[in-house]
Amino acid sequence: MDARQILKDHITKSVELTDAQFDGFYACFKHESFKKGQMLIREGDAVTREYFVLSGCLKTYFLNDELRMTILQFAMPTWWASDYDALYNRHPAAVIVDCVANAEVLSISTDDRERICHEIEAIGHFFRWRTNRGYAASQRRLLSLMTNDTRKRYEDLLEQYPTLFQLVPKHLIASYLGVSRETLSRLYHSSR
Amino acid sequence: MDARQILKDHITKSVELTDAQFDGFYACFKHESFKKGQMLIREGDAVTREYFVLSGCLKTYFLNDELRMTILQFAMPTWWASDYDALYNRHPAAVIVDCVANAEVLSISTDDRERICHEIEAIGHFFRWRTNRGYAASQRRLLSLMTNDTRKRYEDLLEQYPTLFQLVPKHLIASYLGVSRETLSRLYHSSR
DNA sequence: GGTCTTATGTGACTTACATCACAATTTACG
DNA sequence: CGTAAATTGTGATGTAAGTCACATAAGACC
Repeated sequence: MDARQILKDHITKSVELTDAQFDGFYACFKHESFKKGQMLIREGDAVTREYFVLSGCLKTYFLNDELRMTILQFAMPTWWASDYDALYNRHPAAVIVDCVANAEVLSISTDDRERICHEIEAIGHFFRWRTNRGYAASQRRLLSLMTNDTRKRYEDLLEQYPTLFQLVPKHLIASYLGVSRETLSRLYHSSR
Repeated sequence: MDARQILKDHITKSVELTDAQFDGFYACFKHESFKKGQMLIREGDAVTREYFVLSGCLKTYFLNDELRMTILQFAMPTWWASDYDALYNRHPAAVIVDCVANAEVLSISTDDRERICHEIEAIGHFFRWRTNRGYAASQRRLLSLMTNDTRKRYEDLLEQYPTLFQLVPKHLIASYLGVSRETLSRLYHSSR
């Protein structure tokens, strides 16, 4: 399945567009390929684009003063990624986005996004819908982090994204869950 | 300052509207008053509205199986509140929204919001802008929760929202920070 | 296919915070 | 203004998870 079709399937889940409207939308995107380990966003970068994943997997992470990694999110196919704080508030990137595996992405700039939203209201609706869902997901994750113990959060992640455990090394999953790799190892083996 | 002017000041921070456009937008809202302790959203409710705070303070919280409270957010004047997961994903409320102090709010339904966004593109832009910022704030909070220790998170909150510490009992702030009220008390007294 | 790098597992020890119980202080209400 | 309720403070104790160090296994690369 090609890039255009993947995006079309994704967007038509929530809005109806004519072919001409979709063509106009698709024309805003740049198609890019990255190798495992390559960075799409470096700390300190001006962030003007967000990325829709076609294949592979990205991770968005923060490095603290001791260079300890904390993963904010993964992005599998049909997920979006950027440093959203930097993107929306127009300041330099504080997090890093790179490839856990070779990836192909479509990227769009904020200016193009706002222009096309202005021209085609259904695209505006799509982006409100998508950001609303992202916000709700983020709130659920916050809640889970504050109310569930380590084992529960691990089990919930395993149940909700089993493929993540195949795509991604466990020490990265530990970092996403906010636990040490030793703790994740212990949870993993006591649940089998 | 009256309700209409507060909302107008709020929205014109990010978009320009004609008076007629703003009138159309303002007409979508219902003006409501609540007493301290009153609930705007109960667990299990169908959620169809979100609330813009004019005065007072709200809290959004979750009760676990042991009826332990975890506060997801506060809402002071010019902040918005709802159960966003339930609102956007159309399922019953899993969290509760009530008043920490007597409050006046403007509320708008999702249907009215989407209709007015469709009619006036600038309103669509406003809501994308607002949800984008909310999403970025939520990501920052997630990051802080996972990378900073308890003292740092407490000190950051005190610096960023000093008035919250005047408006809200400390045991509620502890619940928002995800620590026990004893731990917050200890941090509070060792930082003076 | 061998070697180097990365990932994972495990045991021992440390620690930040929760919990519990009780006391003191502050706030709210009649 | 007095009393009851709510909030906050404090000491002692327990525990889940982190850290450290080392070993083993798996994966990547030449």
